[in-house]
Amino acid sequence: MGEISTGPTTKERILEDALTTFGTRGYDATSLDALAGQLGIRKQTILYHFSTKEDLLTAVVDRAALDLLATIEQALDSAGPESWERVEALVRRIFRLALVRPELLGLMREVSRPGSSMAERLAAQMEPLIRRGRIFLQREMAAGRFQKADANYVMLSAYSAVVGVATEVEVSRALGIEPTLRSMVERRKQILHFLNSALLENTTTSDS
Amino acid sequence: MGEISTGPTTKERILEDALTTFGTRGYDATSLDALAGQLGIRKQTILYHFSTKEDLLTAVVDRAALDLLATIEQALDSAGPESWERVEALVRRIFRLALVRPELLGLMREVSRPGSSMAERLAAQMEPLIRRGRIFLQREMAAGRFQKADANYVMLSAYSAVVGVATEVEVSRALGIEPTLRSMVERRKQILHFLNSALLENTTTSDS
DNA sequence: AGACTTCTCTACCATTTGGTCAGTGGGTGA
DNA sequence: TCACCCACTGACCAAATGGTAGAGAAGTCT
Repeated sequence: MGEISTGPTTKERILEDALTTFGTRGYDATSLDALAGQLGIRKQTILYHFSTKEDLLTAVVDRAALDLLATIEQALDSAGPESWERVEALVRRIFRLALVRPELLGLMREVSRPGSSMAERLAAQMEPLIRRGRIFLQREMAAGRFQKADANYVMLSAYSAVVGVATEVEVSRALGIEPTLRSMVERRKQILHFLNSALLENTTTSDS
Repeated sequence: MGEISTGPTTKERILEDALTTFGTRGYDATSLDALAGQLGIRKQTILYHFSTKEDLLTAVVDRAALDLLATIEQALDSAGPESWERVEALVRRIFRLALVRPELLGLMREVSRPGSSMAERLAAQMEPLIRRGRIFLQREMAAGRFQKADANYVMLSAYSAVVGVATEVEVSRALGIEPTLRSMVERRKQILHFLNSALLENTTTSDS
């Protein structure tokens, strides 16, 4: 495999571009021809690397899952051991992701359409992370550092809130909130506040 | 127009079915042939009533907006004058909608993809409602009945939370939350709690 | 050099897609 | 009865779609 200083592989480029396009325009709305066009290659080259379009999608989903996991892992590694601090680091990191690669979160939404077969696959890949989050929350709750609640619901709320930010640009606009950096920061502040009060209600808050 | 006891018009049936299918499987994933097949008619009949597929989509969006407006209007009309009571009635009504016609909220999500031309149209139709909501919130805030905050952000959070419920079934499942009635009630309770604390923080709460 | 592998392309193909056209039949008003 | 309109359909069509087959270029190993 001579990939020394050759820049990104064609396969890599296809994957990257497909992720972006699937995540923004959607899977069904993206033809292989269009994809190839953007990349300056022929459709057959795509089909050489990924034998069907659905195959490409699964590869894209796998990659997205990997990226997401890596991002989160990174956030948690760089955060201190304090419970709330870890939650905050996670949210901040994902907001950064939403700013820098919104298509990744868009893909999550695209793929988690009810009944989608990709949803299952994605879920399977995220399972370790989910379990880790659940265990973390439950431990903190048991130790009295977080308020007692159903960890699954807490995570669902957080997910829905965060993905909504990246994903509901048009709704924001309709509500008079332009997708500027400032508004993103504001949203992040709100979500952190929400999580803070959901988790710490009757404890010392670390906010403002 | 003699529509006496003839049951729903063909046009009506097309609209209804298209709304459901677009809202669940998505616009691009739905062919006119498939749509016609479900209805037991020929594709040409659809194109007779709606001259292009995009035309059908706009009609569907218009109808969805109308239904949504009607639902909300109804909730507000049946609610008392007390501020929090009105918010609660609204949320409850939309949750019922999410249960009974999830495809309607699914369509919202489908259509509000960033850059979608339908997003604009939908926004325009929802504008009066949005303004009404904003004015309501601002008035209540000014009167000290609600905590002071940016009304737009409050509405965005509420929207994102509620639509997420109807829409993120697969994510819920991945988190171990099956889409049962009980789980929906639980989610509703949480969202109401969230809104309550966002709006009433330092006031008498009406919750439990 | 020659065989082999890897990658990309040109040339096709069957099917599906959104859409047109020219009807057909049934009802309605003059 | 005749003209007219409405709702609907069968027969097509051009373009686009996902996918196949095979060849050529370039490198690698022997």
